[in-house]
Amino acid sequence: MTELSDRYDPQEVEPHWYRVWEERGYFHADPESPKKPYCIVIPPPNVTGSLHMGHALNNTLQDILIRWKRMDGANALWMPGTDHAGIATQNVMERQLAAEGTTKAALGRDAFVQRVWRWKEEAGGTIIRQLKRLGASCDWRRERFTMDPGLSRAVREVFVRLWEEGLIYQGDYIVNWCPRCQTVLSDLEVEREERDAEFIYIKYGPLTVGTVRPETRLGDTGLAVHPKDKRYAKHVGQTLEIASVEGTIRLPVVADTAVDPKFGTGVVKVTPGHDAADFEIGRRHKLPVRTVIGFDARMTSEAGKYAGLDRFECRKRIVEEMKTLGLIERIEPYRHAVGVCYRCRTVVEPLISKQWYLRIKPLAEPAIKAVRAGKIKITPRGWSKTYYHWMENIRDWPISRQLWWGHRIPVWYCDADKSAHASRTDLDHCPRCQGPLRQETDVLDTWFSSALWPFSTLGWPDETKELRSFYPTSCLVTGFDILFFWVARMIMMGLKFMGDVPFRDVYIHALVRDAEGQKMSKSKGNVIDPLSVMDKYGTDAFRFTLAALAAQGRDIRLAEERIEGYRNFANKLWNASRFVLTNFADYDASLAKKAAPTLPDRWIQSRLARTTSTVRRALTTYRFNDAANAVYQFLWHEFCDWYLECSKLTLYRSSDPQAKALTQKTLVEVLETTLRLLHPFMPFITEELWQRVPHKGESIMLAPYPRPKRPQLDPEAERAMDLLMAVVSAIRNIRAEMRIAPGQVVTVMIKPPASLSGRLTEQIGLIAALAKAEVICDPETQRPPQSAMALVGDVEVYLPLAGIVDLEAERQRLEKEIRKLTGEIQFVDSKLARREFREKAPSEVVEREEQRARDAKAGLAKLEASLRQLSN
RNA sequence: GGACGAUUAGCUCAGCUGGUUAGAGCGCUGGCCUCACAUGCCAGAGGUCACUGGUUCAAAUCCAGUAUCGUCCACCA
Repeated sequence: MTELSDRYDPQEVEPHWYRVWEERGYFHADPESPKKPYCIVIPPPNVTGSLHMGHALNNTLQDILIRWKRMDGANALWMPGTDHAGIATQNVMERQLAAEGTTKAALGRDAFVQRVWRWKEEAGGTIIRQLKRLGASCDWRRERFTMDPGLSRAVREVFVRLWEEGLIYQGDYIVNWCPRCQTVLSDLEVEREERDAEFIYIKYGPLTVGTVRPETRLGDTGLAVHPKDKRYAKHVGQTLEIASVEGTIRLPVVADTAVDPKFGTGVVKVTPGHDAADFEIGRRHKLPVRTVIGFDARMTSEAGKYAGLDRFECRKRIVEEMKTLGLIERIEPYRHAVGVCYRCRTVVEPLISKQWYLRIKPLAEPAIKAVRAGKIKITPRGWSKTYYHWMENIRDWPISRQLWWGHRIPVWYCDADKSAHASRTDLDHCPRCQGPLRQETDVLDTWFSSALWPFSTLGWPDETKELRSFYPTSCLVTGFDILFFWVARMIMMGLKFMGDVPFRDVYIHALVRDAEGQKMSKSKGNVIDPLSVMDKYGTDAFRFTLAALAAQGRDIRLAEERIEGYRNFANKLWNASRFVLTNFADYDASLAKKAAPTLPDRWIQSRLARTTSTVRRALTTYRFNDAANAVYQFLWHEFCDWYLECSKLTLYRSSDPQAKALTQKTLVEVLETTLRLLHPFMPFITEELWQRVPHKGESIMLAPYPRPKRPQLDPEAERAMDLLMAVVSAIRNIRAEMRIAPGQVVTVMIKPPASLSGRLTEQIGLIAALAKAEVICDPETQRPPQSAMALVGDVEVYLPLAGIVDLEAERQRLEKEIRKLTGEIQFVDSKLARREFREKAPSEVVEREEQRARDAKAGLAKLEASLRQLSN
């Protein structure tokens, strides 16, 4: 066996093991295995993306689950793949082209798409490599891509079936248009951003209307007021002659309940062509539509003399002209939310355009029922409410996008007989009149193919072994930001095409923020790169940090100190193993069998069993933080702090070879079990150490996940050990307080109540060793003169100080210290009392001073207690 | 405008179905290079559980209200 260094170096261990696991095929799941299936489908990252904190958290949690289930005997499949991410990818590609001084228009559609494919081949491996670096045990042999042939076939199949059922239709409606991306966006793809604007009150003949978009004045085809608004009742039904920038115009006044009489002047200008609400009002009152802003965000010919101007340029111009014409009553500053494109943050323009829609209500109803009936369990529960709310108010899904990168809509138009045909296979002539056809140029929304992911990746529409075995999948792990985009749509599509839910559980995790609670973003420059974290602290420490912070329902603030702490934990594990291994060389199993377990042996086995059941319970309920903390606490503060220290007594000082052998056996057993318990969280270090510890099997990945063994639960041993530890701590406390040198052996007298006497007397040797003391235990003992005392429950502990501590000198020292600290407190207090100090000093100085005062006060209390101890 | 969540130690947070003395990590103080680990060991200090009322034998925990912060949803021009 090669020597272990006294520090754990992740760089030496990690790359090696991942290769071994993958080469030996441990990640591969066989659909014909008799084991119980457990399946997770990965939320497919953008094929050209790279790993960020969100991915790291998401995939760490999935890997913990999948490794746990795999060890626990399940046929575990983690289905990986990537998403073509329509707009996102196309945008990046367009930027690349711009850098080369060309455009996608210059390239043409086919060349552009080919170019994206080429780039996908080059850049597509990055995120996969990074996931491997993270330790993700995906079944890479099954890796899929939303635009690969199989998945594209599934997309067509779904589209055509929906078409055949009449659920897909085409319509002219007002849509969210991104003038930068040149495509329609769904409501979900529009984000709100607070912007400062001007609220402009414009005179409309006898009326006044407030607006933030004066340029849409040109598209006005009416005015509206609330039907019950008495102020304007006389105008309803009239057509007003209004002087405006392009001369006199005529606008009818209608009454509509959508108008809020309390807002602004209570009069609304109706611009059906450029506002979703106005579009509805216009429909109700049969007002004509005037489109004055085009798809390029420039004013159209309908805008008269403003034609060709950018919409914001036009806004400025029109306000200027209105001012000179005296049409503006007043202008107020106004802060409001504008809709922006979620990809490029350009202000979205509501426009009328022809798009494809999916009738969603018939799909949504079963999806609501499935969650209500408990067929899908959403964790944390609070999210199901959000889910219901959205699903119950869902609107038809606009599924077409004016992009080139994506699944081209499988609809063909015949210009000869004006028919349209959806088809699973490409068509070249009209099935009705044999005339020539042209295919729809739009592609499908990216989320259309993602919605099929849980079954398309398993081979649908073919009836595959994979589908039979793994559908419905077990758990979906994702962030809440794509609950509507993705999760809800998978549920709808799964129920529709598989007749069953796509997954039994949905676990929704938090968002990773920076240490200040800010969302990480490139523009803020507060992004922590997961890869550099892994380089610096190791993958295991990083994964453990994420798990330990992943409390339900709360965002994660990732601070570097936290990762450092768990790096130390990995090091602790490494060194504990080093200790166990170096003391195991002369182990003799036959001797161990003859020995009776000591109190520490029984105690640590009992604690291990308890920890095991805590971890299992926590994992079952997706309480990753509880699971992580339980092992952390056990390994560091029970196994290392106490059992290892106890074991040294037997290992180094016992003359009983049987006792020594048993201790060796317990050390190895507990360590080996803990490694297995930890493996899903820290896969690399646990494999490395496990291989060096006596074990059964070829890899810890395939070893069984620990189960709590009932006979090992030993409440009696836990109680006895708790008492022992409390007594030892009490003695150490006195030693520290009385400044007794660490090496100095002292005498300690313990006076237990009769009921505990036997229990303590048995462990005198251990207490003595752990507290560096000679111990006398006697229920009849009396407190000696000049001794310090501590109370542990009913147990009294005395430590005679004569001959160990110079009482008089100590008393003087204490009194001097007390005087000094009192002065310090007064100094800080007076300083803080002065307001200018608080106001002028930097906050960290104030904090430090306050800390000093607190420390001084605490120190004072302690010293006074010590002084009292001396004067008994 | 709706809905949800948060408020616990100096900081970041656990605390599940109410039940001994409210926990952790970091930070802080004091002492230790004790033959696994100074990425460590031992000891210690530090909390009116946001506020107000209620339910209960018992409330950080349940209920109502208030305040502050945050998130999501929504066509207030």
